[in-house]
Amino acid sequence: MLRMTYQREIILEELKRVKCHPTADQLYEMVRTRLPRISLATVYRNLEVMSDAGIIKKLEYAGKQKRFDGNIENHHHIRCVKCGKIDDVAVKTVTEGNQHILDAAGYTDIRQRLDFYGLCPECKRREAEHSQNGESVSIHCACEDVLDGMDSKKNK
Amino acid sequence: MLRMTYQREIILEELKRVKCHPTADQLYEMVRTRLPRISLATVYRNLEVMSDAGIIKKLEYAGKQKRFDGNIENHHHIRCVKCGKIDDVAVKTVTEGNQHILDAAGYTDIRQRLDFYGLCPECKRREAEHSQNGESVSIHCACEDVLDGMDSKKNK
DNA sequence: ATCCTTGCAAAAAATTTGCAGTTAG
DNA sequence: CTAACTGCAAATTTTTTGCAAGGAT
Repeated sequence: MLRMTYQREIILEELKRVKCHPTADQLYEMVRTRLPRISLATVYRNLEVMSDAGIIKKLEYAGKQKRFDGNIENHHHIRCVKCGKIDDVAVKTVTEGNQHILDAAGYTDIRQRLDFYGLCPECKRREAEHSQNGESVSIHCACEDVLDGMDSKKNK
Repeated sequence: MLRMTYQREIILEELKRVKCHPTADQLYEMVRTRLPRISLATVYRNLEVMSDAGIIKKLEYAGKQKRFDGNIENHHHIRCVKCGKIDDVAVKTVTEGNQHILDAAGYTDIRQRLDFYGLCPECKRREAEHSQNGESVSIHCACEDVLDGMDSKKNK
């Protein structure tokens, strides 16, 4: 069960305080001004458990560093391909006609990507089979015939 | 200018050969069966230059590891939240009405995210200012008043 | 010839983990 | 009490880089 520790509280406060989407280490620096003895690992751990719990959102598309969002309402983002900045976007439904909203935000050279998330048939089946625990599933790819056994790292 | 080396050719061939979206190290293993002496660094470098050149696509939303796509036609993806598998999706325009396409693919518990990419006003301005070279821009965030000077790593 | 590219090894960057001590419920 | 949590340090994982040698145009 999730405890509300002082560290967790401050991390959450700091994340919700800003309108941007900080990385774990930016958040660490922000939190550190209030909790000088906190460790980066604690920030990572808390961001993880809080996003698992649905209290915050993990933005996993940043490439190298994940970014985190204290705003869990359904909303979209625009990211600068050059500097990596992520802004919120007031688009509700997606059509080509929403272009002007992005233009208004001053962004140019706009491309978009729609991604879906879900549980694939294989994982659903496996979940049903051993429904007891939350054991993690190894990457199971449609091309596993090609990739099978050639993963350089063991499945944990 | 982009040279077509043997390594580059094989990497491209292997990436285009599979319908899935391998990580750099999966691709490394695939390529290694044909070029046993190739190095992982070469794979990384080639994936980078080729996606910069628009020959392939980088899927940056995977969280830890980037995935690469040999199919550069405009298309969307669905990713299993559990195993990380990424499949292609035959959705052209986005509406809530497309749900049945995803249902048909066997995915459940479907969520979606739309992300935009573009050049933010600040980067555009800076590009105009020193338009000579492709110098990289440091992260410039709307909340820079908050984050300023507290980035634990120097801007390269 | 030039300069892009390679393999190797080492470094850097990002994240996770083991552990012993601490704390919220 | 005790299971969840913390700080610290070390380990992993993922990606990048320096460099001398090689190769494409």
